[in-house]
This record gives sequence, structure tokens and C-alpha cells, in this order.
Amino acid sequence: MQGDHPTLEAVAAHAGVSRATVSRVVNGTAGVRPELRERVRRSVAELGYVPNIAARSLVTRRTGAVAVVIAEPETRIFTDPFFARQLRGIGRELAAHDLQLLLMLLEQRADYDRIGRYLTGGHVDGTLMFSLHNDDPLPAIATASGLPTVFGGRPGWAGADRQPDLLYVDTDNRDGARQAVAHLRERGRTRVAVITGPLDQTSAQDRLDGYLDALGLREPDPALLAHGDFTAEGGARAMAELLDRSPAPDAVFAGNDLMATGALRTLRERGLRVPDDVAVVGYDDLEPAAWADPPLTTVRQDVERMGELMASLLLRRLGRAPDPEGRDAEPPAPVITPARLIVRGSA
Amino acid sequence: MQGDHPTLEAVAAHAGVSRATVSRVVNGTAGVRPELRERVRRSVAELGYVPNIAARSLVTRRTGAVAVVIAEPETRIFTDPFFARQLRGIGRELAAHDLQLLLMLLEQRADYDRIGRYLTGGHVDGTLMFSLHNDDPLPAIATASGLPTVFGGRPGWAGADRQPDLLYVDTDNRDGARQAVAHLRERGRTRVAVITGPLDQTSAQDRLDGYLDALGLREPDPALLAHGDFTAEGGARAMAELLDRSPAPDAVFAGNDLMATGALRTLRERGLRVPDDVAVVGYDDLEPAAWADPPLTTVRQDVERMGELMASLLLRRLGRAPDPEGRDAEPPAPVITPARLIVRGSA
DNA sequence: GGCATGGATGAGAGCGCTCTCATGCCGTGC
DNA sequence: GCACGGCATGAGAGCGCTCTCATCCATGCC
Repeated sequence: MQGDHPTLEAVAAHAGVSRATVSRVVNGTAGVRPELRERVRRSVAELGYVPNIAARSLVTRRTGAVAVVIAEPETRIFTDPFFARQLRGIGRELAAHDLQLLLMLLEQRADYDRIGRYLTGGHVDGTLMFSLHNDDPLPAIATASGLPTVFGGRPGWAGADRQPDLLYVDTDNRDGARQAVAHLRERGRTRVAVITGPLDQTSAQDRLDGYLDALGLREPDPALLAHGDFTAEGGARAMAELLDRSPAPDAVFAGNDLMATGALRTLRERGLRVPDDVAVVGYDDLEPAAWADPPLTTVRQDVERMGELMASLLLRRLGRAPDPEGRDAEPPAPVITPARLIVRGSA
Repeated sequence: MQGDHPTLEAVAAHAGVSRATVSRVVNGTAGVRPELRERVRRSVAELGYVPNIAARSLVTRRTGAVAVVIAEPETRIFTDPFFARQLRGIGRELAAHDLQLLLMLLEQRADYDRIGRYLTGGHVDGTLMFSLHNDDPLPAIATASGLPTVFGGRPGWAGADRQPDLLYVDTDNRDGARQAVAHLRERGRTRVAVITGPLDQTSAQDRLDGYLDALGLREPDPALLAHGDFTAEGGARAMAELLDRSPAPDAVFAGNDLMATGALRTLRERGLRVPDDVAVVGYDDLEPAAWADPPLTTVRQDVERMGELMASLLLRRLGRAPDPEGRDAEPPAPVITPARLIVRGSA
């Protein structure tokens, strides 16, 4: 199998045409007589011809590959299937357009150099970036590389909002949080606390803002505010803090499910009943949320869809418009996907 | 930034040498006078030269990329951070050797064609494959492509054991299960049941075998055996089945943590105490295992390390021996990594 | 019927790199 | 002092493809 690899030349000889004609057929260029086209097709199939992408991209200057860059400060990717799902959506969309997915996982500072060089080297046609913190050097790298880039999650670095053609896909964190907290209020809760994520991430900040919206506040009540770090441990700690204040809250909105799970643990340890004594709402709708005791009321976002959208946004920017009618005259723009409250036992 | 991209030629002119010499320096080939070498280095840095990999791989016939193929029958990748962690290990090892990671996620039957064509097309130097079920067409594709391949998990398709140069990395599932069940017996449990995973996966079968080993049995006691499917729901169902038999088990070894979590849920619903009435042990040591109520006793495998090992096995097969002493005369062979019991509250 | 027109096809250059081979230079041995 | 071996360097071919441009042929028009 290996080692035969017929070339364009071979196919041309086999079909009795020129290299150029075979190239036209293979690339779907118009202007080849149907009968000839068919003959070439048969030769391609018969010889098992597969284009050599190296040769192709040497002349076209396109690589047919997209880099997906995930900066994962430590453990996040482990505990959270978020990236896996997003990757799935991305992979599906890219595959549908015959683009390859180059995965780059960043762990250390040194990795940033490597990736910068790689992107600048023109080895990919575009990038999808997950930049978790506002001080992440990734956006700068993207800009420096001059590559078309789409971000996962609204970028929050200074000046991001002023960049005109910034592309990203985010979920409506603010509205999701609003729904969650509104739900708690509808259930008659009057002292709704919040456990925030790291506020240098736009998702955490947006969720806090949604919480405030639902309560009609401009500033959080310090007695009802605790900071977590998006981990279960952090959630447990934050819940303990909240319970040590008086009067204690009768409901908690946690910035994500991991922290909500931690909060549940603390509540259990203190002998408090959920939702009777304290109602709990999480965010993300991770799988474990449904198994928690009690099952977690939470906010769901269509993560896989977000991945697809990121890819298709990039596709459009690359000019590989997935829109067959060619009517996407309007340039690609950021996309915000809706969030939906999932009511279960915990609130 | 985009668009300048100096070529070898440009660097050669700048350094006042020939293209060949620059190539030698860039690729670390011996036989260039140190002073010249240094001069070329400076030119490279000054011009910001980055080799064009398309051109390079056109002539070398190597691509510098490795495909990671994950066949994910439906939802597995969501609930289980397993792949994410393994990817991390793989990514680290590949990056250390300047290889790119091409991720291919398979969902549908049609994807297998695409991937087969891609691999056969010589677009990558090797593959890492995760083939979950024994009837998966992936191994055949790998063989047909003639590419160096390393599998994640011991392949279980018919005849796999007869293939002489089959390479894989697996954890010692059998021994892990043995430890788990031995632990239950040491704690005085006499009726230890088992909830198996899908037995067409070697991991599930091996864990069942380890269970039998620890009990000194050749065949499972049907009264103490229930089948799950590696999901929480399946585990809950299997636990219910087991409890409906009499006499009921006083301990359960679940084939993975997800099923163990499901079992915990059923036990809780039935008002049984864990571990007092029924002790539970899981397998995998997922993050949520530690938060479960009670925290799950389980078996840990170093998944990230397994990923690294897969990559380095492939590297050796590719001749990019990571062994600087060059003493790896012995050919690469399958690797089995140890498993370790983590004792927590549930048993 | 001759000529312009336009579409289908082929010829050929060249993308940036590696690698073989020829060349040139040095030091060594006789 | 000269031939020779060995090492450093350069010249040049060619990897497989795309794309421009020239060529060819059939058609339509005057």
C-alpha cells in the first residue's frame, strides 16, 4: 500500500490527458468536457490517486490545516469535558470542509514561543484559540502571526472590545445567570448568595453580572458574595465562608457546576438540607451534575454547537464560505449562543 | 508579519553562502565550519527565517505530523476526561520532538473512509489510535495504510495477539482489579459482586479477570455478576439487579467510576449505607470520584503518562529515538503501566 | 468561404526545499 | 615538491503540484 502513491503525472498518462486536466478534475475546476472528466475520474479511482498535499500547499500557499490552541492552566481540561465537547464540534465542522485539525496544548511559558513560531511560519491557514485569562499572551501571538483567528469565549484582555474584526463565539453567560437567579427568586428565596469564578475570565464576570441583573443590583451585597476558582474545592470553601456569615443565605448561585458540587459537599457536612434549607444552582450542566445528590439545577449551553460555530466562523473568514448561495455578503461577526436553565432537584 | 517569509535562498544570500550550507545548518547536519555555522545562525535569526514544511516534506517524504485517531462511539469522550488527559501526555511528548498532533475524531461510518484515505495518502508519519471496540475497523485501516501505529489500550480484535509487531500502551487492568477485590476481601467482605463494562473491550474483560483472580475463581458466580456499559445509568441498573437477588452482596466492584457512581445512587435510593451495608470500589479515579458521597475507593492509572508512552513508542518506531545514548537496540514493545488502589470512604 | 470568437486542452515554469555529486582546498606522506 | 585523501562547500536536479499562457478546434457570422 505504502510506496505506490501514483502522481498526477501517472493519472494523466493513464487517462491519456495532460497533468493540467487531471488537476482541474481533481480540484473541481470548471471547463473540462464531461466525458473527459469522467475518464479522469475513473483513472483516479483505478490508480487510487491521492493528491500530495505538501506539493499542493507548496504552490497554493494554503495548508488545509487549522490550529486549535488550548492554553490550559494546569488541570482545567481534566475535570471539565468542556474542551472535549468543543473539540468535537470543531472537528466535525472542519472535517466537513476537508480541513485538518492541528491540536496545540499549551502548558508552559516556553510553549508560547513554539506556538508563536509555528503560527508565524505559515503552517496553518487559521487558528481557533481558547484563551482563558485576560493576561494570556495568546491574543498577541495571534495578532502577530497575522492569521485569521476565532476565539472561544469572549476575549477580555484590555482593548479587546476596540478591535473591530475580532471574532469569537460565546454563550450568553449573563442571561444564563439571570435565568438561574430569577428561578431562585421565583421559588421564594430571598437571600440568594453567589459564588463567583475567577473574575479575570469574562465568563465568570458575565455570570456575576447576570446575577446582579436578576436581583436588580449594581453591586453585590458583600455578605452574599464569595469567590471561588471554578474548582470543587474552591466551591466548598466559598460555601463555608457564606455559611459562617449571618444571616445565612437560603440559596446559592455557583458560577459553575464544579463549585456547586463543592458547595453541596459543604452543605451536607453541615447537616443542611438541599434544597429545603439552601437551594443550589450551578452552571455548565456537566454530566456529573445530573448524578449529584440532589441532582443539580444548572444552566446548559450547547458546547458542541459552539465548537461548530467557531469553525464555521473561521471558515467564512478564510473565504471557504460554507454558504453555497454565496449570499453571505455581510462579514462574519461574533456569535452569542443562548443558555438554558435545567431544573432538577437542587433548586 | 505575514507575507515576508524569507526563503533558504534569502538566508543564503544574506550569509554569503550557498543554499545547501544553510540547509545543513538549519537541519543540524555535521560538516560545517563553526564560524560559518555561526554566521548562518545569525542570518536566520536576523531574517526570522522559518523553514517551509511543505517544501521540506515534499522532498523528504516525511510530514512531521502524527495523527491521533479517536473513535468515540457517541458520548464516551464527554463524560470521561480520559481522552483529554491522554491527549495531554501525547501532546507534550510530540511537541518535545517537534511533531505536530493531528486530531481526527470519528463519529460516523463515513468518517472511516475519510480517515482511511487520509492516512493512506501519506499525510502523516504515524498514528496513535484509540479503538474502543473489538469490531472497530480502525486496526484494519491502520494496517492498510502501512503507517507505524501505536494503540491506546490493548487491542482485542481477533488475531491481534498473533500480530508480531503490534504496539500498544495499556494499564494493568487485571492487576488493578485484583487489588480492588483483594481490598474488599481484606475488609471482611464475603459476597463481592462485580458490575462489568462491555466485554468486547479488553479493559472491561481484563478487569473482570482480575476480579476472578482475586476470588480464586475461573467463572463468575452468576448471582454476583451484572453487566453495565460503563455509564452511570448502566451502573445504577446493574446495582438494582444485584440487590434484587438473594442473598444480596455486601460489596461491589464496579468496572469503572461512572458505574460505581450509578451504583451509589441506587444504594442511596434503597436506603442502604455505604460502606456499612455494601462497600463499593470503582475504577479510573476520575475527578468526581473524590467528591462522591462517600468518596469513592477506586483504582488509579497514570493516564497522562500512558499518553506520553504512546507517543514515545511511536517516536521510536519512527526512528526518532528519544534515547540520546542510542542504545535502544531492542525494538519497541508494548507497555503495560501499573495500576494503584486509592482507598477512600466507600470501601 | 474566410475570419473572428470562445471554450477546451496542453506545455512549461516554478513553489522552497533536500540531497547527491562535483569541485576546491587543505594537510599529509613519500 | 608532488600526489593523494579527506573535508568543507557549491551547483543543480527534482520532489508533485498549480496556474498562466499559448494552442487548437469548432462554431457563428459576414
